[in-house]
Amino acid sequence: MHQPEDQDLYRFIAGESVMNVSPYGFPENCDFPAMQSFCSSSYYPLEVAGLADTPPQDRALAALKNHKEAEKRRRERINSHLDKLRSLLPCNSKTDKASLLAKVVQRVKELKEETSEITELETFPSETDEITVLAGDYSSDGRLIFKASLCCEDRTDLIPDLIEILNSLHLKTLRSEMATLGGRIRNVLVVAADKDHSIESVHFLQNALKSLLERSSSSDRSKRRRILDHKMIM
Amino acid sequence: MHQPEDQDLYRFIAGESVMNVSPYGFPENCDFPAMQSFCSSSYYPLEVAGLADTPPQDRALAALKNHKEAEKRRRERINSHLDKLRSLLPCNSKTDKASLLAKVVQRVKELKEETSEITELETFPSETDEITVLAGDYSSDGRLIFKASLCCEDRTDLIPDLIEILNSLHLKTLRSEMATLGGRIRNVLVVAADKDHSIESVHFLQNALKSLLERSSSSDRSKRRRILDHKMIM
DNA sequence: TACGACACGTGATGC
DNA sequence: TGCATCACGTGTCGT
Repeated sequence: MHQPEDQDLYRFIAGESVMNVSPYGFPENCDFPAMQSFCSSSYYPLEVAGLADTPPQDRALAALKNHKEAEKRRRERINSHLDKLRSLLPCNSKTDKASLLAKVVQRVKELKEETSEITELETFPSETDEITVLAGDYSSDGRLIFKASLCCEDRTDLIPDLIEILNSLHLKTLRSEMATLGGRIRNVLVVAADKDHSIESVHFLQNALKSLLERSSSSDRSKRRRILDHKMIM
Repeated sequence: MHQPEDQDLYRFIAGESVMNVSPYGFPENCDFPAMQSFCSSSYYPLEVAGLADTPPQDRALAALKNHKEAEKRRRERINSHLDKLRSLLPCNSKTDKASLLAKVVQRVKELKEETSEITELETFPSETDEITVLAGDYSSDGRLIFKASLCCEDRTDLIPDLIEILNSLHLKTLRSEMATLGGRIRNVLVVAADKDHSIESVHFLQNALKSLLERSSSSDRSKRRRILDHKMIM
């Protein structure tokens, strides 16, 4: 039932033990399965003589050790991610992997659904200043697509300012709708974020639009308005 | 190097092969490690005679088979969830487990951050009717906490109606703020959803508030108002 | 060859 | 006891 610890094997390889060794430098008929496998493999002992400094059994065993350790690291990597997820979701640390992943799937799916439900934005200009940034889905090439809506008093340099903001944030405008009414304007944009800065882009755009709107508000003729809404919707 | 397939072992157990069997009904010194383990274990062959109908070796091997199959099912369950996640996230089907989980962690973390950033709701009554339902975080006991904001013309039976809605949806009100100004009222609620109906509750509340607001709008003295905003924020 | 990712079967552990 | 979950070491495949 019991097999010798691999540790013992590694110690043996390291030269800490030289007992019971064969002329090839390791025990024949030993208890290590890996060793047995190797000894019965086709190229042993045929090539042993040619590799005195790195005997094939040592190399094979070193490879096995590497393999085992790499696999352990891989497991640890995966499990650490799972632990992170456990801490992010409503579940204790003893939730089993499958249930945890089920929760994760459900959560991600929910969020995907709900964000995609928020599709239509009012294009009609309202009486109050408004900024809405709606983070939506990822496109097939991994870029985050989101909608932005800006409603404020119209002014000549508003659109150029807006375009400058979009350019500086490396946002690609996929679609833009605009409506004006009684001196007020609403602009609805569908933009794609940079691949590596999806989420930051959302915040940056949010802030840029905010300051754009405040710039307009500070002009004398728009003192009467007040900012109703700053929202980041996800 | 090669070991006989376990399938062979199962076929043997099933009686498809009766060659090379010992008086105990199975081969001594066979090539099946499990069999070897069992044979060398302490309670064999002492108890063999007492269990003629279900020989311990059969039971042990059946258990082993069960175990193996259960483990396979477990793996499949986990992997199917991982596949679902692969289809939900921007990545191809060949993304390895660790990277996939890293993406998932990032995504869930992002969404958690951004939803929790939307914490403060304007309590000041606005001139326009508004409904906002903000799905937030999960509480430690797994209930979804969210904020709801309702702004409309005040009327005597508004609050009773609101309470009735909350009760019928089994929403527990954790906190409520209210402000009135010039006949208008804004009510901000922090509520906890039912554990099993988190997301549905959000939608139900959304709709209930909407109809509540429309009921108010249809009253003659509030004809002048219009509904500006119906938003579900996630 | 060597390394990385995966599925597999198994022993251990906890209910 | 049986059943479920886990970590582990290994064989194997692809690059």
